[in-house]
Amino acid sequence: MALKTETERRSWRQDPEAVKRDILAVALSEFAENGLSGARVETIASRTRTSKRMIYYYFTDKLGLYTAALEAAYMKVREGEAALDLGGLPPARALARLVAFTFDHHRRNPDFIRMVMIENIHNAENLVASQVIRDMNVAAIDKLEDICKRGQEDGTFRRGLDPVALHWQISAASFFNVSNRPTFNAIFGPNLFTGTAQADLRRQIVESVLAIALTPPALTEIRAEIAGTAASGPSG
Amino acid sequence: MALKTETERRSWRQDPEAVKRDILAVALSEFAENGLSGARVETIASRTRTSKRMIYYYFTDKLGLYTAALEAAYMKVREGEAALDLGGLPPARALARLVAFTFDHHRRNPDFIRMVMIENIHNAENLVASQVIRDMNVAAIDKLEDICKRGQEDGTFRRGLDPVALHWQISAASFFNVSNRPTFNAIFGPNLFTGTAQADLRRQIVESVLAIALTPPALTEIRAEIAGTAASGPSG
DNA sequence: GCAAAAATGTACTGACTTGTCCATTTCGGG
DNA sequence: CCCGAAATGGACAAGTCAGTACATTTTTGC
Repeated sequence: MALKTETERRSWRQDPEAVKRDILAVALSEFAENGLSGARVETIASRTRTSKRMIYYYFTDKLGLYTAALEAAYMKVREGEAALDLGGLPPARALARLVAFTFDHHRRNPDFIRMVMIENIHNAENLVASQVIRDMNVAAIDKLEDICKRGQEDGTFRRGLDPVALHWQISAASFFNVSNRPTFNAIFGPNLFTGTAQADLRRQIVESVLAIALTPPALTEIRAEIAGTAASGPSG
Repeated sequence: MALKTETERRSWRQDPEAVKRDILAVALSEFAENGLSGARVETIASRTRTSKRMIYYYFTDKLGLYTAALEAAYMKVREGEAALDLGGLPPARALARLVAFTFDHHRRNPDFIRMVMIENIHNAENLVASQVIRDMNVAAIDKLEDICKRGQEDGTFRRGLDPVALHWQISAASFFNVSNRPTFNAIFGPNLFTGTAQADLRRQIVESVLAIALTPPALTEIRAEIAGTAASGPSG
């Protein structure tokens, strides 16, 4: 923190991409924490290595910055999903794995969840405007469609199953688990959010999804399978 | 809109309770629509029959008004729940009915859902401060606890069932269905939110909850029962 | 019916917030 | 190495918004 001459203080190295990234990362965290109207451009600027001037230079206005942050959040999360490979697994196994993964993935990305919550408060107006995000999301359901198709072909899945409705159910539990944790916690206490309780919830949602996707015999079979593979005993 | 004398314009009849109710109703709708920081005291005032002055007179400040609106939202919704009577039904039936009711009830109360979403964005800070709300919610789980107890006594429900975890699952689907409709709709289209698709989703969530609560034989039995009672045929 | 208290309306203020203006520095092409 | 364009900083302007001061009217207790 030594004193600098006027010239030194005002000299810098240009790096547009790094500046944009810096702004975006701070904006994402700030919008996720405080919402669109709650976030302050001034505060975002102060947390970056650059100035408010640059936010307007690169992102036009507050809404432009918000939209960019929203897209960034979606991209980051979809990247993480792409890492999941279910190719080799039989349908029922693949579905179980997908559900468990989604549950964990949502927990790992609270900022993304909060951005989606905020976007829902705003009736998804900014999301609708972003073709990028719509495309990404439709792609996200591909894995599930493939599983459903394979499951119906080999007879383990029920007929007339709607992949989107299934995705809705998986998302509901995984999303709610993060989004409504504060109120749920305030009302019922923290018991449901400890490590073991979260593992129990994950089992519960996996089972409930399998129950609606599988035919009764296939369900019975995979329940036995899973009990067999379980850690150390059949009781629990 | 005839002109009035100064005296006429400035004369009124006092009615504190009506004024409070009026303010609260407008505040609820405005906060639900725009969030805590998004809502404008000025706008709320203009939509009431009274003035901004009265808001501060009765509710101290913006946060006081918000908290009061939040409590009002909870009270209204809990009243509606109290109307549901499950006393006469066997456990599995009662649970199915409770799930279906919750699903519908949430759909009927979007303002409440939005207030809870907003409260979650704010980490439930204002909800924590309200003992009123905490009490109401704990009471809301009584019905479910009773069902679980009866179901375990007559052997149709599994052992080691956690009523809170069950409530979590029911809430997740019912809540998400309203809270995330805007983004879900933007990404996957409106198909899931038409009348018949919503009925299908309700069936799906009822079934998934029963699947985690009931023992396998009890589940098989009630599935047959429900198919039997269904509208006009076993196909569908 | 009168004085004190409760309830209400209007106009205003002070602080905060977004967005812009002007000046300066760095960078890339000829 | 020089000039135009891109990038950056700092200060400031214009508007917005929560909250208040002051005045007036209604109600209530005696």
